[in-house]
Amino acid sequence: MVSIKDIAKQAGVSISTVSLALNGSPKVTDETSAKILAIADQLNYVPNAAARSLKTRESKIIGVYLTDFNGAFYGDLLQGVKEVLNRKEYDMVVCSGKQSHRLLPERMVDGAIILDETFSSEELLKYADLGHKIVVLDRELNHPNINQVLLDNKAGAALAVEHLIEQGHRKLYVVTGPKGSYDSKQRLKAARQTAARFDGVELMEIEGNFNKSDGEQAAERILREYTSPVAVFCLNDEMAIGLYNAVKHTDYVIGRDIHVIGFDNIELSEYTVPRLATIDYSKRKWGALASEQLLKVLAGEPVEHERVYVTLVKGDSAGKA
Amino acid sequence: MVSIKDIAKQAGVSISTVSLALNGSPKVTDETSAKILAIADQLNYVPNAAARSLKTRESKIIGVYLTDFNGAFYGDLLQGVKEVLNRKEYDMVVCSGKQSHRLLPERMVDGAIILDETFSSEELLKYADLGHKIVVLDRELNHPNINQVLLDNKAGAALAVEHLIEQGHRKLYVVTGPKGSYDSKQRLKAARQTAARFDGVELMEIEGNFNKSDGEQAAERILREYTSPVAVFCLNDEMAIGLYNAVKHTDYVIGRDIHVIGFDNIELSEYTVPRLATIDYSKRKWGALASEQLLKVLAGEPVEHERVYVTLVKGDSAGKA
DNA sequence: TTGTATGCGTTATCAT
DNA sequence: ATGATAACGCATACAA
Repeated sequence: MVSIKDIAKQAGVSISTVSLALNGSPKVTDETSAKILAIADQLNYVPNAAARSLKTRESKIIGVYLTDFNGAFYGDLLQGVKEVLNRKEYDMVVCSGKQSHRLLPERMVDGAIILDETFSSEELLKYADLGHKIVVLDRELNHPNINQVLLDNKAGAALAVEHLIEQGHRKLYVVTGPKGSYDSKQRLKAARQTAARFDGVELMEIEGNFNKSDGEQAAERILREYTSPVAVFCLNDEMAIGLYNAVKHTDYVIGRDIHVIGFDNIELSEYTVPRLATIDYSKRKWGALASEQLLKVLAGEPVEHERVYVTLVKGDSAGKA
Repeated sequence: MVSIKDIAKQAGVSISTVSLALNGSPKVTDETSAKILAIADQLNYVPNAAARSLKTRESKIIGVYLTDFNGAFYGDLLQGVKEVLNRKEYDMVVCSGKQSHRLLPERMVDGAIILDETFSSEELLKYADLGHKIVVLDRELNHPNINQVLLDNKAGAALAVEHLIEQGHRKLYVVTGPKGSYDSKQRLKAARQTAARFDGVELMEIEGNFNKSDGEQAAERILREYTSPVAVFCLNDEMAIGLYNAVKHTDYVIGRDIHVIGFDNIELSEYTVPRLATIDYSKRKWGALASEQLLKVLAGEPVEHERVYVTLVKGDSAGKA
């Protein structure tokens, strides 16, 4: 490995001069600077990140923690994070799984963006206490070193339920997400509240886990109980698509007998027939916002929690009653 | 930040004893060791990765480089990588974009797995020359520090074309991938060779870029030129699905007028109607193999290039002529 | 079994 | 404008 020491020797100067030159300091002559840079280039010099981090106490790397790498869902969000970070000379790495948690306390990353229920709040608070900076996208957590950028789930769920009711539906099902999911809990709560605001609206709950198969199972129950057209609010699109698949094998028709609305507006939803009604939000902006917040926290700027707004996407899957 | 120095002070021993104890050396009494561990725990001690890396010259982290984070495609592959690495006390980070390349030469990662055409072979060779260990999944590159784990594209493309021909088709289209894609080039070449082996088989090429929209555009041309049933080999499933979508809006029917076979067997393909015929391979195994190879290279073990085998998945999308 | 001393590659402070 | 030197936190060879 070639270090500044090697460059110094070759250039006949001291390592301090080399360091200054490499960092573009004006305190060194253009002449010597040019010479040093040339030699560095010729020797294929690359600074050692560990040494630099040890000294500067920062890595210029941000870690994004995900539950897994499945789902085209994350693509845009990560793109949003990366764009913002890269513009500020930071790099992004994505990781998953308990073992990677160490990157944060060991200071391999300067901060973390969390979208991973399996990363316990307890552990996050511990790291925050130790001074590490974190942005959470999937829970509420109040700590000076933690900022939260959350989806406006309540507004989204309200929009969804109101839309179904406006379409004339009175008999509603809601297919829930994982018990531990913040998004699911929020959406469910808002759905209940919204439904309760209307007279004669009946809301039945079916447990799900945000997977396609849960939508399929929900369909089974719904069809079993079928007496007249019903509306279903799947708390995410994935389950709505599972429901589509199950109904496809029957004589019932989505948008006529079974009316459906989802949440997330994932890419796949655009290709559904009939078009799945759903709740949309910019995943890219979500990621961008999260990283902006994290950079502010790292810079010591005071920041308020942020919220990502959502909109209703109408679709023939949720027709008139 | 609490360092071994703090622990040493508190425990009334020297830093070397602390270091030994923390690393579970048998050279230190169980008694003092226990005391030290207790204090370390109490002080919330976490080793500093930078300092450790600087000393040991390794980070125990492997970087996986992807073009982007879209496509559920990568999920299984990354899972395969992660499982193998975690078992060996390594961590995986996933990155994308030119800016992250630095992690390799700067020794922030001990090695890299490349699935990113935009990472130039020239640059990879440069790093390999500097002693960095690399496994490539998307090109042929011969260098002592580079190992390749490639898909058996040729076999896959041959299987696909042979299947269409066996079904009685003589008029074939092939929708290609990006010009720079190794997978695309290999598949196209094998498709041509296979078609050429049969008399009376006509193979027409349509340029694509592995995106859904390319499949849609290909469909337009195919339908424009339509005179009798044709078969189409889309060099990836994504484009095949685009083709499905375009045909859906017409009177033509997939599996009757337009026969289609894809490549990759992505998750979405399982949900297509009719079932898309395609070429399957274990993405998980691919990732596992890649990381195993990388670990071997890192350990200095001699390794041969590896190959991931593929199989044909029949589907009603490619019916009898 | 434990302590002392050195160095990893870099940045930064202080002289010169 | 440049150089000598210390320090970051850790591992380790060697001494005691």
